[in-house]
Amino acid sequence: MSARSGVSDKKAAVFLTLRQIPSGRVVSYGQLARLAGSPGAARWVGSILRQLPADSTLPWHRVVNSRGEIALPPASPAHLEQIRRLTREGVELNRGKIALRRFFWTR
DNA sequence: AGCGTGACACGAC
DNA sequence: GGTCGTGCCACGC
Repeated sequence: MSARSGVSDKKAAVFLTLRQIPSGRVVSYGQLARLAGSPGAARWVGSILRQLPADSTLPWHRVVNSRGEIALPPASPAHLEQIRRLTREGVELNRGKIALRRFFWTR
């Protein structure tokens, strides 16, 4: 926990990292976990995104699974919203998948 | 201090 | 290219 925020440092790192993902690109849960300093914690990343407040300014919609699929329950409001946001950024889904070249890579 | 849990990852078949 | 099993990490009870 960081003393004042009440948010763990690891979680804060995930938020900071996610905020740096540019529009038009996506990251997998595993990538995000690794980039944020918690390699292997992909599932955990999903759990914290799930708890994001509805008014969050974080680009949560840029996070998909390693196969380029939206992980949220199909046809759920959030799922549709994610597709809407991605589409608005020029990211399209073909048969439910986002092209691998859309992933954000560091190097 | 355990134990179950999950918007995952990945290798086998 | 599906489906299934196993591994993993941080979190909450």
